[in-house]
Amino acid sequence: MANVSKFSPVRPMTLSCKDCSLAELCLPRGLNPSEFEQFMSMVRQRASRISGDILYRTGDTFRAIYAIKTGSIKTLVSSSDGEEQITGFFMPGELFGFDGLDYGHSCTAVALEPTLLCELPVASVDELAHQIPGLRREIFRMMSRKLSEKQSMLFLLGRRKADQRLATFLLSLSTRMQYRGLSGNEIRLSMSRHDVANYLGMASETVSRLLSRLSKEKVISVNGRTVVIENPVALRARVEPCITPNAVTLDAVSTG
Amino acid sequence: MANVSKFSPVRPMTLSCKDCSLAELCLPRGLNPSEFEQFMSMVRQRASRISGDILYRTGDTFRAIYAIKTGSIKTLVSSSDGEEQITGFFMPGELFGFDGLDYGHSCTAVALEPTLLCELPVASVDELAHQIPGLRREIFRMMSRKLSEKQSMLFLLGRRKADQRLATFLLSLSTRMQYRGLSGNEIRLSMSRHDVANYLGMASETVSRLLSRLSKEKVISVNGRTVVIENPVALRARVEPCITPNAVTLDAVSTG
DNA sequence: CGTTAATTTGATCATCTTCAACATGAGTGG
DNA sequence: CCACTCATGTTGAAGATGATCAAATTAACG
Repeated sequence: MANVSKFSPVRPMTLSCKDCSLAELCLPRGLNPSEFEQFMSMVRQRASRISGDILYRTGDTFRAIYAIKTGSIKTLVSSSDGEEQITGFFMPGELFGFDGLDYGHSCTAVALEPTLLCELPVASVDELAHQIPGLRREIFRMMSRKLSEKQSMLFLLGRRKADQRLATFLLSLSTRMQYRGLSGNEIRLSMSRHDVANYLGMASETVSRLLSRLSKEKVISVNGRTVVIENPVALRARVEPCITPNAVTLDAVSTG
Repeated sequence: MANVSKFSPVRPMTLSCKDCSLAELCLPRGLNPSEFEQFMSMVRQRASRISGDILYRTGDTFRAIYAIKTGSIKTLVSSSDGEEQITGFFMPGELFGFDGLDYGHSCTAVALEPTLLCELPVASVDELAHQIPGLRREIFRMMSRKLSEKQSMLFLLGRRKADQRLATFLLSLSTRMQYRGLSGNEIRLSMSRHDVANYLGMASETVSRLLSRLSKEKVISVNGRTVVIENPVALRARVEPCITPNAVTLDAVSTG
């Protein structure tokens, strides 16, 4: 067995929703004060102290929806011949676990570093979805968004070359950091090159090479797991090489 | 513009839920008679007479959840440089449209042939999700399942070779036909080779070649868009070539 | 500091794409 | 009904992308 260590409950809670800086990005956004109070009373916390801890496995009964407070998580699906595909990385403020509502979880969730999670237990999901229409809609919206994100990933894996995939990945991480108020230019990767490669459907050697190349071309600078985006425009131009260069040129002309 | 034709409302309904042979696979399964009645009263129908009709486009406001009565639908996402990725094929009894609940649809839905749809309008989704807890849970479950299916597709695109992808695709179609009571051995593809290839992240020439090869090897027989699975065991063996051959061998030995 | 894991880099190889030519087939108008 | 046309599908050959294998380098950690 690779890892039998598990996430443990945290009591008392490290930080309530009321004082959480991520609350605006989280499930209870848009709730009125009394609804928010009700929501808050049902949230629990759970933490892992080390990287590699498993939160749930494929087939496990659905117990809760999770939000990341600090740290990060990867989810992966695996086949009977032992191959694995990482299907998501989750950072602070992001929600996951929605795949478990049908017949238990269809993926495994693993900590990439020491991680603190908030969870809304399944019974509470059901109860609150019934009692608070705004929250029910928010859950629908969130699941819908997850579906859309997966579709974007299908596009990325199905139609894009390796260099475009990596550029898209870096920009996605950057955007998500900006979304929670950070600059997004300096990215600390919490996952290995192997994980990045797996997520993007390529070999880890390819990730290494592409990072080196982007680095040589002054688009990014790489220092271990820290990536700095030196030239965001150039990086974005990698994503859609067929049209973006023109757009950039035109832009440069019109503003020049 | 490729196609401006649209799906049109069908009134009176061709067939009510009460008499629909697919009702057991559909959203209202598990509802009690009065709930079923309430559900049924809110369902509308919509039809396209030709292939290529567009039901909704990326960015369109979410108007309804759809179920296929007859015919088939593909959904696709596209990028600003005109590339497209098909993200799903839907057959009779299957539900789709759940990607639209966040900020409108994130994909485009196109008829692959003359198609009759049932739809549950957005207002009804909200109302019924509130009034019928069983239906709310069913919608949650269905969205969760969609998420799981997308994860399986990510695995397929990220970790599998072209021949494994195609074999998986054929088996998936077969399984889905069996699910609605058909034998599943004779598959009428409603989509072009190009669409199959796009869905599986490869070139249409590759699909042609792989079908020819499987045909030459007597695993399937191909006649235009009709594919007959001649040797299901062999086809399944293609999906996980690393381990399945052994399992098959052992099986043959033990039953021999 | 030694030991192991992670990463980088180089060289070769397989898979699959692309380009091109040809075949098939459905639909159309003569 | 048949020739024609356009869309779709098949097959071959060449080339590109990225995987795999192997070795060297760096980083992480007790």
